[in-house]
Amino acid sequence: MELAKAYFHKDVEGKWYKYWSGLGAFQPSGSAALYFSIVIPPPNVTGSLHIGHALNNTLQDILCRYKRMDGYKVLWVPGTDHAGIATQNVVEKQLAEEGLSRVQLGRAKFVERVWGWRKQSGSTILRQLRALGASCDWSRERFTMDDGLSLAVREAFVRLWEDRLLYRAERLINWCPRCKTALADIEVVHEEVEGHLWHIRYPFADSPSEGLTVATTRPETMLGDTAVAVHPEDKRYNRVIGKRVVLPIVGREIPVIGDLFVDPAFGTGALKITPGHDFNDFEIGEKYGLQKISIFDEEAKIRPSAFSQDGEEPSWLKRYRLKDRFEARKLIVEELKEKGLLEKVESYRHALGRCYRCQTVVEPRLTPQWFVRIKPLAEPAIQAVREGRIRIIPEGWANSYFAWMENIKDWCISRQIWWGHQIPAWYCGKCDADNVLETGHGDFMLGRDAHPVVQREPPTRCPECGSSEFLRDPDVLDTWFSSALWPFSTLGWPEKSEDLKAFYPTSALVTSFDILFFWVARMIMMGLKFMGDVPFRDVYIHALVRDQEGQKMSKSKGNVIDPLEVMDRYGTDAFRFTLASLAAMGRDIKLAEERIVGYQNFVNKLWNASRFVLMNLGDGARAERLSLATLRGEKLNLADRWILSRLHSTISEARQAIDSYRFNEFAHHLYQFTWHEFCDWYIEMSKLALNSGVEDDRRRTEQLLATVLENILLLLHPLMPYVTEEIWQVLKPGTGSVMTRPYPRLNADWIRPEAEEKMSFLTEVIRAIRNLRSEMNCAPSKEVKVILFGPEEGLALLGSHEKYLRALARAGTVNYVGPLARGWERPKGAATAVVRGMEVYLPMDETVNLREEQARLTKEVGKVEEELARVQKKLGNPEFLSKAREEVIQREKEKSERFEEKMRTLQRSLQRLLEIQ
RNA sequence: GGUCGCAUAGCUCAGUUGGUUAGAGCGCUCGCCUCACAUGCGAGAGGUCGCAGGUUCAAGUCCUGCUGCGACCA
Repeated sequence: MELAKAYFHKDVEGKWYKYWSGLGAFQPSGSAALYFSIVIPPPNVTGSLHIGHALNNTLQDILCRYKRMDGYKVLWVPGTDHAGIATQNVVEKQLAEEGLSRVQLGRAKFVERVWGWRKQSGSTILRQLRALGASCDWSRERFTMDDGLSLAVREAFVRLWEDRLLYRAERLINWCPRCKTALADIEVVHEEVEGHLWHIRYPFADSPSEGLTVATTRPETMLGDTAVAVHPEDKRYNRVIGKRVVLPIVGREIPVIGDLFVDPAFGTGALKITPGHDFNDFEIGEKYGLQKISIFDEEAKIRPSAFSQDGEEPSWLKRYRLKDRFEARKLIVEELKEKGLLEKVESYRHALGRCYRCQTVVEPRLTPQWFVRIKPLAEPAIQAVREGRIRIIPEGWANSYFAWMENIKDWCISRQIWWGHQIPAWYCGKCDADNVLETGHGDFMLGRDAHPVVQREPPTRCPECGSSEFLRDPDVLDTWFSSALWPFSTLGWPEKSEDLKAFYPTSALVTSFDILFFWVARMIMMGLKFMGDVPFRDVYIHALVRDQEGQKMSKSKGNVIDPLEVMDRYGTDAFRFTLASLAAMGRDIKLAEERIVGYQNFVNKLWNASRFVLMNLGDGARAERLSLATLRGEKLNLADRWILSRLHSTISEARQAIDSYRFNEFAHHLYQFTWHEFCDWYIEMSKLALNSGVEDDRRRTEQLLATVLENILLLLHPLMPYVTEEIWQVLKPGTGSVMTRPYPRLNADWIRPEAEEKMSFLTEVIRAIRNLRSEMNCAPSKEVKVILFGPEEGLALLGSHEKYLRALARAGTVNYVGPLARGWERPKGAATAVVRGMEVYLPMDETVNLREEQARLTKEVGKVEEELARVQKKLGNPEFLSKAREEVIQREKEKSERFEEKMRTLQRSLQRLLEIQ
């Protein structure tokens, strides 16, 4: 059977994925004692495959396929994340198109609707992973909201509660007014913006003609001010500490306090304190027992009840009630202007926090929330990395990990949304009746003093009053809470499952640095807490994929490369190979489409090399079981010994690379060997043996071609699963899938330095001749006469391989002149090169331009001169001679001799050229 | 503001512990449809390794400072 003239990926890929799947090759099998497991970083169920996923999963697949072939029992667990806020947003948007809101629908119906959505389109991304060739065990696919994982979440929550690592408290938290929920600190993205600094005058209560001027970036929050602070040693202000100022507009009297926190150099040196809406101010508020006023509602609109007294609203409020915070800002500034209290407005750059999901500016807001007491969990997690029980690769990221973990703050895990794991806490309908508060949007919340009952199953009877009426906490958990359990919840925890025993701790986690804190750190903490062991041994952190200008890819910039389109156009194998070869450690990946084209060519090259081999494979060779073992008894020629030596060096280098996560080197070694050693040299040389008419030579060469190709396919399979399988099935029919074959192992017996040395001399001479031909504009079809002058040993080697000089350098007659030849003179007017002491002459006829050769030689002489000078300078340095290692000195001496000799030869040739002109 | 990283050919990047003439891919130039492949073959040009010091017999590689860029944290 023969292959088509070019490789068409479209005819191939789907077929083999089905084939592997049908074989059950993605499931762990065999009785090997070695286990290798990876859990996928679960993509959002709402997501579709982007280039980052493609990279992430390609690398995982390379590892899994490699380990599987290498005899490990491999498990790669796939699945998705329920992505609370993101998913809720998607479904709410759909509802909005129908003119509905989730509140109209009600919680139960809404959640049902989300499940419906998930069933219908929730696994898009997993289908796309299949196209990428991902060899996940789909029979173990998990979802963070499925029954097993929900059970794990409840179990984890209850145990944390029982161990007093959970608490519920009213704190200032980051609130997204669009998502209407609390966010964890790291879910807020800080961004520098051009803003203003407003200088506002707060008159003294006792002498309104005087006052303090505060500077703020958020004038609207003044409605909630409960103090003004100055630095106690600030001479401008320390006399007024203890006095009271009147809050403009509101008319409330508030104290002036002195605190070291204030930076006298910033703004006016007087700081307005709004404990209800600023984290720093909150701290100061706590310290001085200041009132904390929550001036905004859950949509960040001015909340009238914050200012009402006995149900009555003050008259100033009319202008502001239910105004959005940015609208309120304008109005406040206007009113201050009217009152003559706005003294100055300056431009000012400052940081603004936005919701990482919807970009809305977050509002610090005082609300009761659930928190994980994180320090006790963080400490062992820091230790695990310090002690090397977990390796972070590249190591540099460990620093970030430590820095974050050592300054970690309690983790706010409650979210005021409906899609997610509802918190397993209940409140007595009677005892806590007063703590049930309306949110004003068809929902309710529990006040800060409510008494939660936390347990695995709903309670039946209140221990206080005996009531059987209970309300469940309406909040759901941060999605990352369930993701944190992923490495063991997916394997069956809290049950003591077989999978858990076999595959935990997992071998490696492959991810990008942007979720190092969100996810990796939390998995380590939870793994140690609940499993008593690390969740993974290695964390391999790969780069972010950017566009060719180094910009982050985003839809709005229009610079996204869609992996599916790329795979369609260039083939999955070319794409995967590209990603792997760009995945150098510790660097971002700038991806340009041209790169993929280059590797598509490589796929085609492999394809055509295979065609060549298959076309030449006689029935005999094909029937024979091809393996290195059968070659042992054969008389191998130089090229044979060389290619086997190179093959085994490549096996060794490739393995070292992949074993240390150097994917780019892995790809590079295999590319280099396949194209520039096997194709460029071995195949070309094999043609002579194949056509020699000597049956033994032909048969042996066929075997070698087939064997080396077989190894190339095996070596490349983790990178390029499809094309390797397609070729394998033709080359080795009836042997099953390439993905189930053992990965090539180094056999040091085949490494032959002698053959590599000779071969490199031979190819260098061939290249030298080609070079001279090309420089002299000698037509490729024209044979040239070659004269070789040099040591006998070199001449003998070249002489016995003259057929290669003829075929690969188009040499016609070749004359060999030994050092003892009498009466021989170097040719006048010949193109000259020197290869390791072997002088190569191409006598020139009238067609050759003497001047060109003269120019070329002059340049060459210049180069050698430079090098020679450098080496001689070194050798002339007594310190070098006394301090450098002996082998280094020896090397320099040899180099010096070589250059000198080369120099003499080239100069002599140059001289002769001049003579005949 | 704090911390970390990066700077090597026109472009994108390798360069593991200091030691042959610093490499690759793409692009470029020249010549070839040579019976596996023009998605190819052969040859070539192109680098004071960001700048300035220092350590060393020896620095792209180690140290310090500077400049520029980036990321993370605040």
